[in-house]
Amino acid sequence: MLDTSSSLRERGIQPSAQRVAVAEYVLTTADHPSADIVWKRVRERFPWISRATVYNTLKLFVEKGLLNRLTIAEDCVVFDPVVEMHHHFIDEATGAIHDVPWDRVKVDNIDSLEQYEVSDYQVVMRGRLKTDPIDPNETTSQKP
Amino acid sequence: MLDTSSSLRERGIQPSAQRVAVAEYVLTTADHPSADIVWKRVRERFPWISRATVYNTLKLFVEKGLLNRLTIAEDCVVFDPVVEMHHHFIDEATGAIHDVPWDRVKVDNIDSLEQYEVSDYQVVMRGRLKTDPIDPNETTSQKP
DNA sequence: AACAGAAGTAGACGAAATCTAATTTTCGAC
DNA sequence: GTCGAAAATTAGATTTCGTCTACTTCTGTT
Repeated sequence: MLDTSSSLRERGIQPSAQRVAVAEYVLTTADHPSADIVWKRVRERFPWISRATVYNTLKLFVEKGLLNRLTIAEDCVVFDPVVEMHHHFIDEATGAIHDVPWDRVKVDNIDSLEQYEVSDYQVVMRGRLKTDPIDPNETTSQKP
Repeated sequence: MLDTSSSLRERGIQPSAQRVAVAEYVLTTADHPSADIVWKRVRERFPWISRATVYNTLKLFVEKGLLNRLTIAEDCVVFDPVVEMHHHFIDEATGAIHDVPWDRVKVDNIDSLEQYEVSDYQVVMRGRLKTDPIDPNETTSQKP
């Protein structure tokens, strides 16, 4: 907390009172807040900060690598007719979600976690499609 | 498509024109649509269907095991100041997200996927906390 | 046909994300 | 210091999405 301002500057971010306020909350919390939650929390100390500033600041922090952006929010949902356990690959170019068969990726040590009773899990991957977008054996093109 | 109606009945779902319409889209697509996208798609053929019906129907299909509910929608985001690679555990009781250190779970075969150039991945787990919610060595309480 | 319960509807509501246009702040050149 | 351009911030409108409620319609049983 000594010098949030200069640590922002080190990362190539022009500091400001608003950015420091956002940083001091979001870079130290373990809460995994959504953007609007960040706005609410920061407003408790800086009631005049606007929503757009918070959203812009979060976007900037992610671009500069200070923050991780996770798309696992509980309330935001998509549906998949494949009900068997499987993994997912998200194409960063298009946002499309591909199903990855369960046995193509191996996961270990899940049951050695002391604190968690895991009832369900999957690997979520992100990246690019390697080749051949017209390949007919594509896992996700299952339309009859 | 021969008999969506009776396959719904087999699953203990009272068929109706609306439910069949939703089923015929959502149970055959590889698109991983959100609820509102389902509404939009189904309305192309059944313009009179209401949003509440679609939402209720999707909820029912998930309860009956016809559909998988995934919380990996691209546009719904939370933030995490831990930028090193790590996994996530979601407490189903509270929705709280916990960080799980990278080396606690082992993942293999990611680079043997032919079609995907994976730049980032993680295991997303769901379940319950096993014990001792006041344990001071909780992985998510990393505040200095 | 009559009834009860299930299913569907319109529309209101609230939360959350984005956008825009206007204002304020900051920084470098002078 | 001060001037102008670029960057940052702002309020508020707008849109999208999910939930809820009260009402209507449909379905199956008797």
